[in-house]
Amino acid sequence: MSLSTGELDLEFFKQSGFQKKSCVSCGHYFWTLDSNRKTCGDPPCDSYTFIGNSPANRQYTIKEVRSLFLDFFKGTHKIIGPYPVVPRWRDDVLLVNASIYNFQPHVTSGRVSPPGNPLAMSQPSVRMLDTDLVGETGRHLTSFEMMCHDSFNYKDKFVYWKEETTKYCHKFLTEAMGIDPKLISYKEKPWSGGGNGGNAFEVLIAGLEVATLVFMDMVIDPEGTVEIDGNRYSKMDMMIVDTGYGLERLAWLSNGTATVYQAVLPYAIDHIVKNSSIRQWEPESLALLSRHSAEIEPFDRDTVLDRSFPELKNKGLVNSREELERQFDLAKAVYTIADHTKTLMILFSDYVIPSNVKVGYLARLLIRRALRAKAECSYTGSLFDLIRLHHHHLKDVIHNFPESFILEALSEEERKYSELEQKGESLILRTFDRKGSLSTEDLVTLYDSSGIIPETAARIVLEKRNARIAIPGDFNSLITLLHEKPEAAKKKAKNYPDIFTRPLYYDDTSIKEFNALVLYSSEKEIIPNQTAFYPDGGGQPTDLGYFTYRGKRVEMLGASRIGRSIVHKVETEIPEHSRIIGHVDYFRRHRLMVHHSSTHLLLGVLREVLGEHVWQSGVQKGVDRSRIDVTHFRKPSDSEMRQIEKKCLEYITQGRAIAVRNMEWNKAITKYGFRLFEGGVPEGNTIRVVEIDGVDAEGCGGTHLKNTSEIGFLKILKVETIQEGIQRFTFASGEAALDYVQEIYSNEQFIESELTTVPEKVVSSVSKLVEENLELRKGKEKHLKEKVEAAIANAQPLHIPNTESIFIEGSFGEDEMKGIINALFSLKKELSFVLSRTTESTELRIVASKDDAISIGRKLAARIGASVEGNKRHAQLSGQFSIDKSLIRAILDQR
RNA sequence: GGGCCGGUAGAUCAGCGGUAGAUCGCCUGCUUUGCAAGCAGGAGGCCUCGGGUUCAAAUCCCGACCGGUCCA
Repeated sequence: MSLSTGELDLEFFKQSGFQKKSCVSCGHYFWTLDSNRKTCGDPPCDSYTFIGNSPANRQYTIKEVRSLFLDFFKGTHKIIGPYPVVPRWRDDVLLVNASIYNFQPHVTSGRVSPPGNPLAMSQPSVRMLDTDLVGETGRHLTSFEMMCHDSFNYKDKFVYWKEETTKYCHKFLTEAMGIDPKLISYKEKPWSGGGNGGNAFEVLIAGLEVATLVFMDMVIDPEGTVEIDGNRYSKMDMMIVDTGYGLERLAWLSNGTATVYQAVLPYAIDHIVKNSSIRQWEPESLALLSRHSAEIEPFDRDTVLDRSFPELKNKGLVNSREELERQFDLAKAVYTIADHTKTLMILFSDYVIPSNVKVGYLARLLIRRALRAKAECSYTGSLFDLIRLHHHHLKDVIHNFPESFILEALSEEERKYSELEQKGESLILRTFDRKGSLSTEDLVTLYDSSGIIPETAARIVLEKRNARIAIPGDFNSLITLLHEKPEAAKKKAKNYPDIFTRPLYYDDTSIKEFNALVLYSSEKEIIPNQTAFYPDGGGQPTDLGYFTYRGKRVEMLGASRIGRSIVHKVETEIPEHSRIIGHVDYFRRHRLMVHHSSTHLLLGVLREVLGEHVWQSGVQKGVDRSRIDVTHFRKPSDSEMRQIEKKCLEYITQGRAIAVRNMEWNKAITKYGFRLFEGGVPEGNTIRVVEIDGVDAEGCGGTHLKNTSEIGFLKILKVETIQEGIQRFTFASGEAALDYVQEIYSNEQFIESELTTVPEKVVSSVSKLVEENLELRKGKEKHLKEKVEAAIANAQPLHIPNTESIFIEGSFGEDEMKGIINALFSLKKELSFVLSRTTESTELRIVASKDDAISIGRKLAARIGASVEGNKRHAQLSGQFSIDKSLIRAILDQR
């Protein structure tokens, strides 16, 4: 089944006089009011005709486009505020890439109701896929706002579908923006993404795609009958309208400027140009480049420049191809800084810490690219100035501006980057000097291992060594090739029946015993109708304990949640339909509860002491100790550590209430924000919120204490950086903390008695001991060296003809012998013998630089009855034998 | 999450199986002393840690830890 067989033949089109046509260039169907139109309107089938010729009723800034759109939908749709750009509610993507990401997968799967239906919003989005095209094509941005009006249709609740959606779109474009209806074409093009798919229109005006209208009614399914982009899909129960209007595209269209940058970032461009050494700034010449770049797919810089050059020269805008290239590079640098700092502002508002992994890496990439571009166009201001400027222009949609966090993140990154530059230069020169040039392989290694881009390597070699380095044209694909690898096969999960197990631990965390009925049993795994055993989840390990079944005790080895059921591993089989009694190991459970509540407390305190950028990134509770990983630049200082522990104690002694309540998803988010998801994302429409009064609130399915006073005491045992920008705190609380202190105390007592000292002097005694140890070791080394030198000095000549040979005799220890042999090797004597007689054994070593040690060794061994091993350069004879200088000489003389 | 590179004197690095090196910095003396410096001598190393191979490991192999970097 194909997707476009009349499914998009809308009544709206028929009534409004649209014609369905097939594009003469790409073959896709499209709808238009212009009877003369033959192409779909999408580049490269068409080119930009709006540059210098705006089709809109006036020029709009991005702020104006946003209010125009939201005001247009205000009466009919619920207006939703923007979501964070870092999607904490899902773990399959790093950044929000489109407005629909806000609702995947919880809303699109039907599990959670949408925050409004229908709804409209403008969602800041970040796309890093074509980062290197920013500033080149005139249309690429790393961040943009996607405006949408979405509806969610359920089996029992219909909102609106294709007809209304298209009508809304057409009305907005023609009435609100005043676009001539004849200029608009609707191109049929199926869409897929995030596991869903459906029919879609691309909305095109004057060569520019300004929106996509997606009618999502399919879900990915290997057995499905519909194919989109190589995957199979089948119909799903929900029908979702997902629209995406490019805010920046609409602003650009209405301004008709040469590039999107002039329409969207004029304030930033002005600022950069004013604060740099750029004298001449002629955006007009860029209009042509921009138009050509739309026609060339995929984009190729040289082709665009070649095609544009003759016309630009005729108009007197450039004199030479080289000048054009210089202008182009300069413009690119300016646009790059303007664009990247905007995206950084958005990322920083969500507390992204630049680092070497995940989303942090994307932030670092943007900072480094911006710093490079800054040097290229000699912009003298700071990145921070620009970031603040962006916020000033975007505060309607990006509310948070954590100034001190941004300053710290930037200064840290600038420091690291300049360090990299310095080290990079010396590494480049060392590599060059050693090899005499830099091969493609060297360039790849320099980039991959040290982050040095080939252009930098070439520049430095040219500057400092006056040599030219060739950069291969396919450098980027070489890097891509380096990282290609086959996908790992997914594990197949065991299938369990869909049985509901009622969790009793939520009703009352103090239940230690309960009755249950076994509903399923297989391979020492049972699913009961209800349980008080807490299963693995949210970093809290499973409860343990035992069941009694027919009066016998059966150990419970671990519980885990599978869908709606809780599967218990048991030591021996318990048949289905059995009545059992569960007994929870409450000692273990209580310690886990203490640690779980402590984790929430500590997280709240860390945020308070270190800053709002602290987010939980991982957690593992335990019986004796627990750990929590959080985002933070560096290891906290000693004084910060003390402050953290003190603050925890303060909240413990204050006896803060720990409340648990279930809240509807959207209400909970509105009240607490996305912080709720720090510990993971719940599956249903309700969120179980655990709140420590005035300290912390998290969505959490764990078992908790009722009051912080029950924690008693919390001690941090260790902090380590497990990854750049992520600190791991290991701590113990309650009884486990006491265990820890007691252990330290007994260790301390042991040390005192070993050192025969008193508590006040332990530290100084240890330092003294270490110092003494160092001196003893040095003395030993010196002594050994002297002995070796003495032995060598006492060497006697052997007087074997035609061979420079020596003989050393003594009683040498293992280390001494080793030293002597090494010395002989570096002296490069032709032939040396070392005879060592100790009370335990007799040993003869032969070291040869010219002769063959092992064959001499064999000859000697045969005569005196010793065992021999070794090689050409070194041989050793051992065993019970007697030999002396004259015997060696006598044997060797016979050669 | 995966790949690659690295960890040697206070700093930057060389050495890559045979008794630990250079440059800068530091200390002492001399010379010139306006400064920069010059000359002579000296101190400073658990060669990240733990296993293995070897007569012998900073060096080769395996593993940990730490740092850097690229990709998703």
